[in-house]
Amino acid sequence: MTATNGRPVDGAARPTAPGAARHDTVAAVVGQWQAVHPDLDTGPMEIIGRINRCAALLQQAEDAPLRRAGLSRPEFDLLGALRRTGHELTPSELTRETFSSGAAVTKRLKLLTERGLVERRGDTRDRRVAHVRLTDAGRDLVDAILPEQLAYETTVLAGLGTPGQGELASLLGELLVQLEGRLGMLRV
Amino acid sequence: MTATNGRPVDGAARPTAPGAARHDTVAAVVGQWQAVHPDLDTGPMEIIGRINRCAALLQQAEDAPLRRAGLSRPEFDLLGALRRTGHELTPSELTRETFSSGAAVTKRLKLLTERGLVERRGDTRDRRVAHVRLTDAGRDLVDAILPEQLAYETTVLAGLGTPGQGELASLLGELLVQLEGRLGMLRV
DNA sequence: AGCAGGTGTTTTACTCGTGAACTATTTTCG
DNA sequence: CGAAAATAGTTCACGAGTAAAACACCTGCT
Repeated sequence: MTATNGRPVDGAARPTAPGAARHDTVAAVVGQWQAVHPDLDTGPMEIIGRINRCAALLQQAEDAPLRRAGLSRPEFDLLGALRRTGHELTPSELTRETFSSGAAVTKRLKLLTERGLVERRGDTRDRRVAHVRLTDAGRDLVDAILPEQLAYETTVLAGLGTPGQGELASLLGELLVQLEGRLGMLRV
Repeated sequence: MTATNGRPVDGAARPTAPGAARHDTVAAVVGQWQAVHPDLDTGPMEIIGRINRCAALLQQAEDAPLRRAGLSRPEFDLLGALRRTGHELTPSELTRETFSSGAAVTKRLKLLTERGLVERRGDTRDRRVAHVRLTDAGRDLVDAILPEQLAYETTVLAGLGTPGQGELASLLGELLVQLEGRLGMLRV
């Protein structure tokens, strides 16, 4: 999380937007920063701080259905990648699909293999590469968890209303295109 | 990112368009899910998946200015909490401010104290509690890093345009209010 | 052929965060 | 008063992720 994280202790947090009647924790934090550094443009915090905070809260909440199945989120992401692509993937493809390091994928595969959720076979031509696929049990598990997760997510987002959800998805999509396009290039 | 990622972002609830102009990675993932499970409503993925992915990318990018100063993000969050509140905080207040565990705060305080960025003193009345404050060096460090971070964030968000940024901040604020309000109560 | 260099995957050594004890103090109240 | 419960903070053992080195294999060049 960014510096925009955290709950104000007692500060006189002034909402940044005039219409912001009830403020979330980020608004309060931004208010504190503004009081200390009135010269700084804290605009970006309102977006980035909120994204980080939402991600943290969602992660915690979303973990619940997964934990019932004894899976961590990264494990589920790995299984999900195999399920949604519909075919075998190599470990390196899995690192790309799940945005995690090779070492992490190796470890996860080891555990998931022991649990009988995935299987591996070696490539016949290139003996360096492995191919990983879901077992029937793995596939069933993913198919059982996914609807639960979506249902929960739906209830969490319900408060936004359908049009708000569409707008939000669209704006986040734009931002993501920017981030994915530029971020690699930008030497900060 | 979640395994559940979205629909095309057009705001319309329709399955992934083959010719969709610019995809972010989330749109692609959601498209794959829809192909496998056409019956599921993948709408929530488009929001939650993107939030998670944006958070991951931003975190990586934002770490850069911090690392130059030899700080991790959680360390900076701790210092930032002290800076923006403007007064001393106890370790337990810091756990609340930074949303991290007590053990983590203890460790961070130890390191930051050794580096001369924070100081502690015991409470005179209740000898269980400690009070932590920034040293001058700590204050200067925060004040030096914060503008860099905001500047970088501004450039990252520039692609959205000012009105888009306002909308996004506002929608995320609404979502955050929902999450912070309900999530604690919801036993998933 | 043979070897330099590239690629796919695993191993190693390490960092960091967490939950669950544990210590030390204060509060509650019979 | 004094024992039990509550609270603040730290310590411990562990799990999980990472970067970098190691390993195994392949490819291209001469």
